[in-house]
Parts: sequence; C-alpha cells; structure tokens
Amino acid sequence: MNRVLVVDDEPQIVRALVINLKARKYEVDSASDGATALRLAATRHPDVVVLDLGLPDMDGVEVIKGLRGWTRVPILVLSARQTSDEKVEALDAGADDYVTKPFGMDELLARLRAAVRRAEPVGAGGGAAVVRTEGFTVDLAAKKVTRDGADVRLTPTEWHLLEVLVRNTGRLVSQKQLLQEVWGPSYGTETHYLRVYMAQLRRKLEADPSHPRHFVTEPGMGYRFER
Amino acid sequence: MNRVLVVDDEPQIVRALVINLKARKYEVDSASDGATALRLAATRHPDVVVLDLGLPDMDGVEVIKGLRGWTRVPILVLSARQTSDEKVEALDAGADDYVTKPFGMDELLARLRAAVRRAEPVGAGGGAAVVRTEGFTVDLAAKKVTRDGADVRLTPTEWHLLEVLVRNTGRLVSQKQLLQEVWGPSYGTETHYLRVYMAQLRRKLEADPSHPRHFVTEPGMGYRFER
DNA sequence: CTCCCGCGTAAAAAAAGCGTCAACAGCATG
DNA sequence: CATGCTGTTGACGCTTTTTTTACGCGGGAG
Repeated sequence: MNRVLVVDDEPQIVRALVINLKARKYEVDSASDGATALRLAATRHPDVVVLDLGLPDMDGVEVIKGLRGWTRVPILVLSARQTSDEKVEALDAGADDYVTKPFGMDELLARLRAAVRRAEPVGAGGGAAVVRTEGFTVDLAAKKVTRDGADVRLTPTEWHLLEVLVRNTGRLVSQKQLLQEVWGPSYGTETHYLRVYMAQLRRKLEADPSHPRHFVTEPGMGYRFER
Repeated sequence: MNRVLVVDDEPQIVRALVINLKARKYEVDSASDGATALRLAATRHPDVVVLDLGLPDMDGVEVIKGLRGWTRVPILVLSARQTSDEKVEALDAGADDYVTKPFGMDELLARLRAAVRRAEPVGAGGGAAVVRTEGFTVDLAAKKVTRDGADVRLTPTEWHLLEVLVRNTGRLVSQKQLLQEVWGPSYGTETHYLRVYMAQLRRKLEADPSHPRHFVTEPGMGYRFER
C-alpha cells in the first residue's frame, strides 16, 4: 500500500486527512513543520507528499526545493493563498499540483490518486518479474529465458504456456485452465496440445527432459511449475 | 521544444491558448472535437494535451480513456464545470490535472510546465541518453545515429521505430505495441509495416543485415533491440 | 494377467509468419 | 513542372510454428 506524508500546522486539517487516508488503506506519516517534514521524507520515503505552504518554521517553497534536491516524489501543495503568483511559484519550484483551501476531500483524494498513478513505473506489473531456478532464468518483463548464460528461443505458444505456469509457481494449474489461457476460451479438452508443448518446454529447459524437475505432471489433473 | 495539443470547441479560448503557447516556444496543434483530438494525438505525438471536457461530438472522459488506451501523455483538463464529481471522474479516468474556467493564464502555463517536467525521463538532466553498440551509436536526445563516424540518415518513421526499440533495450517489444506507438492506436495488426521498416533499419545499421545482431526478431511476438 | 487410458515422444502435414523486392501515390523541394 | 524522398501496398519464396497423426510405454482396474 502507498505511503503518504501529510504536512500541515493546523491539527484539525492533519487529523481530517489522516482519517480519510487511513480509511482508504494508505500508510500515513504527518509533520507540522518544514524541518520535520524533510526529515520524515528522507527516512520514510513516502510515495506522495501533501504539503501546506503556511508552515511556522520555513517557507513552503523552501520545503519543495529541499525535497526536489534529491527526490521526484509527487508533491501536492495545499494552501489558503489563492493568488496566481503563489501557485506559479510553488509549481515552478517543483510541486506537482496545487489545491486551495478550503478543499473538497473527494477532489483531493482524486488528485492524490492521479499523482501516485503517474509516478508508477511503466511496467505496471506487480511482483518480481524474474524467476530463477538452478538451471535457467525466466524474465517475465523482458520476455526472455536464459540458460547457461545463453538465450533460449521460445515460440509464442511455448512462451505463453511457460508464463502461465511461472505466474502460478508452486501451484497446480489444471489442464483446462492452461488450454483456455493459452489457446483461448473455446479450448478445454485438447490435452494433446499440452503434452506436445510440455515436451518442447522440457526439452529446452530441463537438464534431463525425461525426468523433469520443474515442469511436473499431475496425472489427470494438470501441471505444476516448481522452482 | 515541446509540442502541445489544445482541444476546445470555443475558438476564442483556443486562440488565446495558441498565442500564449507559441509566444513561449511551444509547438501547438489544436482540435475542436474529440475525434480530431484523438487523431492528432496519434499522428503528432504531443508532449502534453490540454483538453476541454465540453466537446460537441463526444464526452470528454471518453477522450481521456481513448488516449489512455495507448499513451501516458500528460492530460490537463479544462472545464467550466466545477463540481467535485466531475473532477474526480476526469482524474480517475486518467487526467493529470483539472483547471476550472475561467482560468488564469499564468497558472495554466505553470501547471503545464509541471506536467511536462514530471513526464520527462528520469535521466533528463544529462543522463545517458546515448546508447552505443560496437557498430553504431544512437543519441536519443539529439535524435542522431552515427555509424563509423558518419551520421546515418533515418526517415521519421525509421527513427520513431528505432527510438521505441532502444528505449526498451533488451526487452521484447510486442508487434502491437510497436505499431501503436509508431503508427498510432488504430494500428495493431499491420505487421507488414514492421517487416518493411525493420528491413530498412537493419540495412542502415546492421553490419550484416541478413543476420541481424541487434534487431532481433521474436517470431510471432515482436522485436527486441540488443546492445 | 490383460486391457485400457493417459502420458510422452517423434515426425508428418498444414498454416502462419518473415524477409525481400518492387511498384505506386502523396508531398515537399527546387 | 520535374524530382526525390517517404510511406503504403502487393507478390513471392522461404522458414518457422502450429496442428495433426502415429506409436510405445506404464500403471491401475477388472
């Protein structure tokens, strides 16, 4: 889940934000002055910062610059000041968004989501994209399989089958599920295909293809990939 | 020089934006309806889109979704509607920012700068935008390819294709992704184009074009650039 | 013990995909 | 107006991939 750093010197605003954010399963840290904010940002590495400009100890723009010196974390500025100059200054200092008080909680949360979303890396897939065994390595993101340092060439069907199995490492995948995921929803009984392609995967990846260690047959049920 | 796509059905707003943007050295395209906007976005590849939600031919949120189907270009929404629901809907559909009319030009431009800035690749401040192989060198920033000390002349399409591949060095890029990024979202099955242009890239860059080392074909899946 | 079914393997036939050459149209340039 | 460049499209031979067919093996049921 995402971590948010809330920075505001008005306790009631902090409380309202914290309650709303926690209800939506964000992890929340809070600070009421700039120095604390910078320290927390450095130690806690939030995914987004909500920053009030009117802080007691330092100018809000200085906080933005302090953050931008070392991180690109999204900064959502919150301010009572509505003048155009203030907004321009904050945005050009490195803020990502600027919301004037009083603000609607729904809107603020939506802007927060937008900020978090666009900060996500391109590969939106969750989880480790590389799976290693002692014999070979599968890189889901690059769609690449390596064995003894050399690339292994897989056909689209072989790759797709491998992908489904690896994404379910350790779990049994039924024949029907494999067929439908790889060949399409109208397939489900053509277990021939599985035997043929399993043999090819084993030939390309198993040290001893006739005694497979990683691509295990569960007779009558399906197949299982073991790391 | 950044390219902006302005979408609004009120001519005076478009004119005001275009004048201000051009004065600040942006390249500007404009559209007055959603269909044109989507087409221009596909063909011109703007760095940021300024989108009015009240278009004559389609719902603004649909335009956002149409863009988000294939690109992460920043979208700055412009709208006369101020209700929280509208904002939330647009932001959650994939917009990056939401400004209500009437708006201050200074603020809009500052938000535009913020949107463009954060969309820049991480290594933008002098990072390694140059990729070298033993045969040739690609400079992403300068949009230049060098081989044996001499510049290689690439057509716009060739360059675009090369760019996508190089930005994904080592990763397999699917045929569909290549087609959509280079030719636009309505393409996806015209694999013929890829074959023709791959051949041209190889002829210009590979030492032995018929045995490519860097532009690898993964039959049925896509292509991969290897350094 | 024998039969039968599911499994693995191999090799065929069929289909799909790839690279290449060449022609053509649109467009900007000179 | 001619020219050259670019992007699009078609045709063809060839290779790879998928599908289909065939056959041997082994374990469990009867």
